[in-house]
Amino acid sequence: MRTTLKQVADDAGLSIATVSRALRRKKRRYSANEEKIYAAARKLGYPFIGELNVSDKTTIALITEIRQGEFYSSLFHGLHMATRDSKSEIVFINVDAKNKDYDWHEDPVKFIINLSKKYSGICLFLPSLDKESYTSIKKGVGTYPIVSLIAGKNLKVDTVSFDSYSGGYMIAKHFEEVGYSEMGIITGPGNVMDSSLRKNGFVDHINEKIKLKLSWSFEGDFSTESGSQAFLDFKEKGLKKIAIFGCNDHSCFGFMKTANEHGYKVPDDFIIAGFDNLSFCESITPELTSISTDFESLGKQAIRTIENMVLEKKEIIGQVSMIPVNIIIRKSTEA
Amino acid sequence: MRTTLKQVADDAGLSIATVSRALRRKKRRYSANEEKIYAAARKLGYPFIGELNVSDKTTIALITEIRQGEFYSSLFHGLHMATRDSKSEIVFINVDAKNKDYDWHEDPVKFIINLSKKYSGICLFLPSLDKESYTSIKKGVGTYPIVSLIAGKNLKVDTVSFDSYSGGYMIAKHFEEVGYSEMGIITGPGNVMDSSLRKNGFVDHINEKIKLKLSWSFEGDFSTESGSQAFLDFKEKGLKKIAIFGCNDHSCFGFMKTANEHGYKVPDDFIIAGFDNLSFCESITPELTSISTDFESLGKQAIRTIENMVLEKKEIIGQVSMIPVNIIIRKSTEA
DNA sequence: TCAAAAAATGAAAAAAATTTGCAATAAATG
DNA sequence: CATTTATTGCAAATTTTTTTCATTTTTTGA
Repeated sequence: MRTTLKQVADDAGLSIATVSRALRRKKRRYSANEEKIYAAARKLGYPFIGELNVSDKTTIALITEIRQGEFYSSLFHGLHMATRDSKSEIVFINVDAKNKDYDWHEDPVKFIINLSKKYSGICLFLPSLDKESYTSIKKGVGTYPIVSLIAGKNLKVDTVSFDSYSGGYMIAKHFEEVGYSEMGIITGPGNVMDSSLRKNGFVDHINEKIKLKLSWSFEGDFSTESGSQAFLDFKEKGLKKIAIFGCNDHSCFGFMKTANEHGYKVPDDFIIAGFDNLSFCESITPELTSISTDFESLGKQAIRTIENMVLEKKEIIGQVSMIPVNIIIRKSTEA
Repeated sequence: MRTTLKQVADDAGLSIATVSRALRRKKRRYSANEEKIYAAARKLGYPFIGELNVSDKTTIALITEIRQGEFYSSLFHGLHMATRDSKSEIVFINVDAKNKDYDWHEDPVKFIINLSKKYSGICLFLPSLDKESYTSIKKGVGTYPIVSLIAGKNLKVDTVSFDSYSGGYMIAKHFEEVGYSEMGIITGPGNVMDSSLRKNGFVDHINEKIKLKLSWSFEGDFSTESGSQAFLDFKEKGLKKIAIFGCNDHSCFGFMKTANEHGYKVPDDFIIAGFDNLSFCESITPELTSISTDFESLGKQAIRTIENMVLEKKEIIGQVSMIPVNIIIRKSTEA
């Protein structure tokens, strides 16, 4: 079970004594035999000396699947920044949660549960992991500090996520304040909780006020292309002078670009607002009103939650923390 | 030096036997005492069992500083993708290279050298690490496989980077082919090698051809704001009908937006091309011609280089691999 | 509530792993 | 080519880990 010097020595074809000395030396020498020894030690998973970090910082693991897009950089950066004035440090670990035909060693549930040995707490951001897996992880891990950063994945795992519902709500309220009563929405993928929350917040505010009306809705998928398609639908329906909420910035970018190509003008023909406040919001003409999400706050709250769980050790099942979001009003929603 | 069960037992306030049993158990139980034991073990850096990954995959560490922006996601994603059909796997490690008043344990040079024990190879992407540190790392590490992903940081460390020079060259050539002879450039920060390469490629092609002329140059810093400032300078100089190369996409976005606000039209008043091929290039009107960089190719080449170094063990000082880039022609450079 | 069963724990013995002293061998140096 | 220096393996010495066994604590079920 445990990797010993003997195994390493056998693999390297040298004596135990030599291996012991090579591994215990402070300075590496990178000689042929030393390299052999290190290669064998790495292969067999021999625990390395010198690794010992006797810092009093607790280490939290952020477990994600690596994807493209500004979002992931923001998430990593936010969590990294959040550790600056906390007594925790963060480590990023990549997991392939989608790949279902894994062998034992690669089963993400077992893998994640096993990580609880090494780290003081775990942050999960795994959009493609199914609800059952979340339940299994929680079951396997008990009161161990674990937090999901995705809303609505599992009621049993504590969650820290952006208050997307309020974001949608704020957009509708803003539209009302600017003087619009007819509104439209480009939704995100139906199976993503966060997408539904954004939509519901928006729709609920409209329903609360008698004079507001949702006159157009298009089912998008968060992509720029679906934003373009949304515009074509919008044009076909002969709509004008309405306030449109794109459930993420990308769909707004697509919508605005295609609208522009068809000679539509903002704010003459419609006003529009997005969600995520990507850097490009300020580069597009007109600048896009959007909901800004503060990843450092998200990170701080996640870390705080984990630190509390470490201290208190009591099981508070399914606590949900909402990180407030802000509306950044720009020219795309000027009256 | 080495962490023992005795130390962990003392820290946890339990006997060695209990600690041994708790740590060696397959299933975690997350009981109060077990948690105490694991917390102590983590704190003291006791090597964990069950960690042993006897896979024949070699592990390569990508050492970066976490920053914001699409670039970092692309880098992580590219390297992750590159491992798919290789016999290596990649691990992301965060280092604060800028912070100069570190204590021994946090000295990035020593930290990185120490990582050579645990990993089979190291990829460095550390823009804020100075040249001397690169030299120290290389000196400390000898023939150990290490690769920098930043051009021109140090001649002694092998480098894999995008062929930025050719990228700049391709833009100038494209401008010529579209029929422009007067050209302009918004440069990036002067102290960044990659920025100079982009510029030199562009300028060199202009100088090679008698009828081409560089009639405007603006010192930017890769930011959107500097792009806006560039436009104001451009306008003040009364320039029109020239082909502009923004050394990165962001400066183009700023330039185009401000130009648009001042009533300038593309391609009537100028044509423009950028570098990086960010996803927003397709969202802006007109769509921005740009140089696309394939991060998966970069990753594959970096991994291949490291794998070769592992096998051959011979020191090829300062080998530089250039990853070809492509020009993606879009509407911003139509004749 | 209480007795029986099950689980957890520590001391010490046993087993296993690591380090070190020493001699032999190999490599480097002048 | 002799001398010095470094590397290596064997085996003894030391340290660490595991296991056995007795005791205590907790859980379970009547």
